Amino acid sequence: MPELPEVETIVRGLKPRVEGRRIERVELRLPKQVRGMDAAAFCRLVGGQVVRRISRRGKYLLMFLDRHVLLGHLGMSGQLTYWDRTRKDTPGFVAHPVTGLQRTPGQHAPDAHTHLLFHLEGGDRVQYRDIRQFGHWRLLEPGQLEGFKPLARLGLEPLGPDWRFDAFRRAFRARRGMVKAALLSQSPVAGLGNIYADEALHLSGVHPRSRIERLREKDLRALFDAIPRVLRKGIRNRGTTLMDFRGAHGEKGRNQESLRVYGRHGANCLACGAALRKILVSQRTTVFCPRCQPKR
DNA sequence: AGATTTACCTGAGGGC
DNA sequence: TGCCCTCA
DNA sequence: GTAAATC
Repeated sequence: MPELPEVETIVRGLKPRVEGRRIERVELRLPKQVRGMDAAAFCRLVGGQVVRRISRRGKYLLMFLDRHVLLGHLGMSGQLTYWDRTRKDTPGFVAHPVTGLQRTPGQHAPDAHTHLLFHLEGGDRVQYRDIRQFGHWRLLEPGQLEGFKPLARLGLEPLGPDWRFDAFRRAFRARRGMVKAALLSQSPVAGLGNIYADEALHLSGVHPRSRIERLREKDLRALFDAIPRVLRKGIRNRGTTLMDFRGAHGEKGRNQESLRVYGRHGANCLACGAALRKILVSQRTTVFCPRCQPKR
């Protein structure tokens, strides 16, 4: 699941190879992965433009082209990788005892799940592969960026300059209901998904089902501190690869090796030793420590 | 307004 | 080997 | 992972 750290990992990996390069041709094999515009128009408009800058907002990836902004969202299983024509493809798949059958790390030729290809000048490519097809791409005029709803409704950027406690508290107090639901909604805070939400809640000692209106000031403070910490650790570890996530060069992340709670239900809490519990919150599997995270 | 449910897809893994 | 189920 | 429909 590409969340903020995974998208950031891809952005950093693509940056040195793609910024300043011209997209010669766009090959869209699964037209529905482009939204808000006719597939043919998308390909025609993107073709010929130079990628000036690549960045990220929440879980969205942004490519600033000469005349447009290309917006990508990787959904649950999207992979955006660089294919270098001078490198050999790594062949085949490998079985992993925990996460099952995985593609070998490294670059691969397009396959049945490769739905969008940006052919660069010189023969290299940026390839979008998405097994579950939940990701999507869209092309905006620079002026449309501000008014674009899904982007405009995103909350605070946890690693950005406006990450200050007063702003965080205001955004959070504007909502009620379960704290984890709020985190997943992207609206007080942008970029957290099921993994990093659970991680941040555990690090801050907040129960995922706590109602926001009942949280104490110190709980909010702890959450405010924990969110950037778990995200930065994810980035430092180049993302969390449970199944599908790959970096810009096909490499796996290693954050899955140091998760505090996600995927560890039944195992012992690393902080207190109690057995971690699994519950359902907002229709998402949620793991927490009943000792460290008292319900408010 | 928030919550709950459903839909959008493919594949891994377990049980039988 | 395959079918059905759950889960991501 | 998100959006739309429904309570």
